[in-house]
Amino acid sequence: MVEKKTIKLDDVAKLAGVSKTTVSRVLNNRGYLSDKTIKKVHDAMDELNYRPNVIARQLFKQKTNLVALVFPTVDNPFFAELEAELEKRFDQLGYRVLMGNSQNNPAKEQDYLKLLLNHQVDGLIVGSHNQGISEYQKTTRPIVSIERFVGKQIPVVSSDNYQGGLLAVQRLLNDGCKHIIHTNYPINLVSPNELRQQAYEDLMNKHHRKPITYSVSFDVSDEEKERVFRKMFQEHPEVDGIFADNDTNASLIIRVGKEFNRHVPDDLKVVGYDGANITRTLSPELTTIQQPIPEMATKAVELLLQLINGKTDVKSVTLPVRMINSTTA
Amino acid sequence: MVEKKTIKLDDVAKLAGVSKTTVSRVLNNRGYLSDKTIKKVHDAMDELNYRPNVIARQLFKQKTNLVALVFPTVDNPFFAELEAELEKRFDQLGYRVLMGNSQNNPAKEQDYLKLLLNHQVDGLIVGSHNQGISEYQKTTRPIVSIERFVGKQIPVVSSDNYQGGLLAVQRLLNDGCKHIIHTNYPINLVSPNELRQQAYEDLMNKHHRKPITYSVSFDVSDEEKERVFRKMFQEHPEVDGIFADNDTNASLIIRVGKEFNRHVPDDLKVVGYDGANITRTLSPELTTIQQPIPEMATKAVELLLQLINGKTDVKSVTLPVRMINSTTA
DNA sequence: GTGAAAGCGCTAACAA
DNA sequence: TTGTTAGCGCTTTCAC
Repeated sequence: MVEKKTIKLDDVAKLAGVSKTTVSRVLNNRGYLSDKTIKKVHDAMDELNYRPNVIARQLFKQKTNLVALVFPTVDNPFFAELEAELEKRFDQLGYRVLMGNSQNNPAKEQDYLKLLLNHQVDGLIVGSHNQGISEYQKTTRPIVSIERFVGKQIPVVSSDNYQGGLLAVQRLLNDGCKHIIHTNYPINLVSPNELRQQAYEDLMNKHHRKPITYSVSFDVSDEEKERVFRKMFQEHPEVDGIFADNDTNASLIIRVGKEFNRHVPDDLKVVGYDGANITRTLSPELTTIQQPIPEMATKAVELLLQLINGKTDVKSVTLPVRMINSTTA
Repeated sequence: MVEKKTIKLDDVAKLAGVSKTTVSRVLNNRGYLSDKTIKKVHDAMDELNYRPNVIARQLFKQKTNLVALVFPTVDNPFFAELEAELEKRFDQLGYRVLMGNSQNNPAKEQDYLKLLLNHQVDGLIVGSHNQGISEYQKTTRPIVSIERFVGKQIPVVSSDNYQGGLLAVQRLLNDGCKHIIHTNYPINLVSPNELRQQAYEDLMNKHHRKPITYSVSFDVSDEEKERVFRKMFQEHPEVDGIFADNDTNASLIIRVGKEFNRHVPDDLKVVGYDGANITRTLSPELTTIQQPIPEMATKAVELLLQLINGKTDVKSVTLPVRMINSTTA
């Protein structure tokens, strides 16, 4: 293979008959330059088809204009929409975005954290669900978390999970449901998920009903999830309302319900959670709680940029959710 | 704000009482080193909480171990699954992945191409749908395209679109459909989409039926798409079978069909295209043509790595599709 | 208006 | 087994 020599700034300088400094100035529109010089330099650049080496610039500036998004996977309507919205905003601000699919694997999450510490990215947005990663405590570099408690000093952008839980359960109660079950993922200390759970339990207790919860891990196969839901219908044939922790599970529950001859919404009502666009297109019948994904993205980007720019008192924020009324409840 | 001085290799060297070279060797496990030295260096690193600066290393090596994925958006089941699969594979090979959502905007696509030319990434996977970006012709750097013809010298990984078209249309014919319509996105020269169209037309002609196609742009709102589909039902009330160019459109068509009192599959049969996992979870009833997303990802990664490693005769590949039988056709 | 020179943090010949 | 030195390609003070 023919090794093409890389054209560097110095080559341009020589061809144009000026110094490296001048070429650099032309490149960055900085300082005083005569039109004649600018033209000469541009001509030389064109002739050589010069491409500045961004890495060299990054080394000097100690800044990469890169951020990483650490989420379990992008192959999920909520995360896909969130990451797309984040990318759109970062792009406008001149930042490139690294995809960090952690698969909920702590080791992978730690790898991405290292990127940050190794100065390969300027900041991190984390929305993964692993706990106990000690590096988060040690670093003072820019990190913003979404829907997840990571460490004292790391700001969190979340939607109002307690309110979301109330809306969902209240809807089922209003619909006349007597036996409402909640599905969630295994609760751990780092997730605001527990606020939905809390809202469910508070409202159930207030209405003197016994809260029943089934946990489904986030990252197992659909088949595995369906097994859990089958068990749920078997153990609780009286169930007439379900508050699912996400829309995918709501879909699966409706499907499994059919196996038990439950027709939605006549003899089973289901409220989902997330309300991503894709889900609403593919499952328009689903009644669900919509998280304000675009606003969450906007806020997370805003906070991360504050951190990158050296601001220290960056505050966590909670954004309101809303109910999407459709036909499953 | 307290400016923390960055710890560099030299600081470690001084503390450990050795040279930079030695520290670098310890860092990279290269060359001969006495255990004692290794320990000293590690101790110094720990004490200073040293983090190597990856950018400096990249500058020296002229390699970033970064690749960019240029697709219209990640917020779509097909692209989300494809990008997730690509990321998984690249990660295992030590490559990080940049998300390049082009929104089908040629300017954005060109920006990402520049990343490659500016040596910020080692390679590019493109699956966006813009044509006429001349840079593709000029560069000899590593690019692999997915489901898209980009330039003579750029290898393409695609699924068998002609076969997919045949399967879909044949299914509708077998189901007894007499008036089959195909929806696609506006055909341009760079898309293998036209092969599906071709299969549809060939099969229709063979059965002496008139092919009718409605085009829906990829990146307009669901509302806009539904408008087109309404028009379709109005202009062709006789339609009894639809071969949609993707599952989302299939979903929308089924929904719009309901407005016209068409019940699927009794008086309207619909076959979708893509068969991504999310879609199958959220719309399990959909009969569709499944693209082999994981295999496409595997192949694309394989080809890109060959290019990155200097191989020149990298060949395009076509992978088989299969039918997912469900209840909409 | 322009240039010389130092240096961003790391690696790898080449020496010792 | 370890150290010296010269870059990787760019930017920026400081001098003219």
